[in-house]
Amino acid sequence: MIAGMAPYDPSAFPPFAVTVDLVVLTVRSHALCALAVRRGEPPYQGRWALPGGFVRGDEDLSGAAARELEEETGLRAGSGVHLEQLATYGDPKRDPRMRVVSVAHLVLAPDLPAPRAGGDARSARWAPVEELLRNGEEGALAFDHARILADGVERARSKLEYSALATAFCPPEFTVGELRRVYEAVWGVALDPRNFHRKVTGTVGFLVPTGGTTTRQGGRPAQLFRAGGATILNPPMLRPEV
Amino acid sequence: MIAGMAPYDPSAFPPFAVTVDLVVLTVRSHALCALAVRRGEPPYQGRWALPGGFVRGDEDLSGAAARELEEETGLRAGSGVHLEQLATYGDPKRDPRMRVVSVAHLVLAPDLPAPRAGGDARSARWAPVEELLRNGEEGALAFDHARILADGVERARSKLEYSALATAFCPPEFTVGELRRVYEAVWGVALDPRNFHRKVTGTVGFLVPTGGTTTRQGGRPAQLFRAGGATILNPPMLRPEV
DNA sequence: GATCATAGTCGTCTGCCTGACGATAAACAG
DNA sequence: CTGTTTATCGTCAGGCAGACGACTATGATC
Repeated sequence: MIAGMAPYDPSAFPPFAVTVDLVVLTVRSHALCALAVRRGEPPYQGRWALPGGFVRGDEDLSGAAARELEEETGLRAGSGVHLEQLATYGDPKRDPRMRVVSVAHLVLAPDLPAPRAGGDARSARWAPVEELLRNGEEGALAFDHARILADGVERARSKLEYSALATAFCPPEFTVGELRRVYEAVWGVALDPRNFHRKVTGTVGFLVPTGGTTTRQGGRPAQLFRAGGATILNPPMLRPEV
Repeated sequence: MIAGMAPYDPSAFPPFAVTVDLVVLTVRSHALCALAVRRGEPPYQGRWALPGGFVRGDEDLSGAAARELEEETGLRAGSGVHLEQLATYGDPKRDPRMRVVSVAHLVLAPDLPAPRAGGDARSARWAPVEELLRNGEEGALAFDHARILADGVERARSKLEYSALATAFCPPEFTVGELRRVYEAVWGVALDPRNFHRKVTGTVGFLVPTGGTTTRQGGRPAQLFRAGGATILNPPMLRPEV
């Protein structure tokens, strides 16, 4: 607050609560999965929801998202984990208790050990997004979180096309085959291994060979790569028609 | 509010003001322009800013954006005018008076007569985005609006590549040349008229011929088109390298 | 009216990228 | 040793984009 400057008249605007919700995506055993937490209190008590929480008075939005992410998963945004703002949801009736505006964020993370439950006694799990979005009624996500999750998944799908973000789903070192399985899981399609290999190794800045090789899936050992500096792919990866 | 359900404890979270800000873009005389309004009160009194205002207690975010748009310009979202959510800005210090979270929206509109000033005595104008973003110091936009405008412009630029939104910058009926000048103004490049014509007329669903012809620029009369039903372009328009 | 300038529209050609798919390489399981 | 699995290299045809020539139809100028 700047001295000598009149603050807003508090009666001139309605008060809002502002939260962040997280769509945390990863690829586990060939399926795109999202992090869900079980709600411990009403409304929607006992139902699954996206992790999230209130934005504090002194933190910015991405800071709040990073804090929630670490509280819920132990993940730290930045090193290999991608965090970006997704969209903001502010329907007056989205929370039955009061007016809440939620700034949803999208997190892409490598497959990691079990999630850890948050500070309160809620449990958390990775669930295939297909399952979370399919459920009607009982199994459905709380609030408008199904919509938020769907938007996040769609964002992730399109971002794989023209950005190098698929590497955020991979460990620091990975093979071309592992990267291909990321694309296949997120897009839900099968890709030709030979064309995929030609494409990703031919795109400058996408992959950097580390020199090592490994055999993680049986078969011939594969070269190991790290993510290159490129963030946008030109030309883009092409998602096969449905 | 649902009867019998306890409301949030108001002391459990900090109160926020939520606003919408608008990045209204149009193409005027070969330049990408944005709508700017002059601030009538502190802070930043007398400086140019993006139009916007508080979200009311009973309206959703896109409703608030549509209302502000109509108040400031008389434009109604929907018929030819495109409105979409852009991003949300919530740095704790972005407004010196109090904690304000702003949900920015992007509007693409055809070139229209002079903007009309809002309800209060502020004046409004269309200004080339290059000018609004170039200015340091005195001519710069208020708050973090230069950042918001830059994000909106970047969104518009990339959306022209893979969506049919360029038609939102055109009147209901337009020629291929006018559409090309939209791309040239937004991207800041020159495009080959022959290849452009082949590309846009060959993309199914992008353009629908109306049968009429017109001469608006001198030279041979051009066919008139309306926007087709397509919303995404596949394959996309390619922005030439810089 | 002839000529020029301006815009629009249609073709051609060449290079590059993609999708389909054959072939080889290097591991493991039996 | 043989079959299976995965990785990697090559080949080939079709399609699209960029470069650019050619022709058409208007208004402007002399």
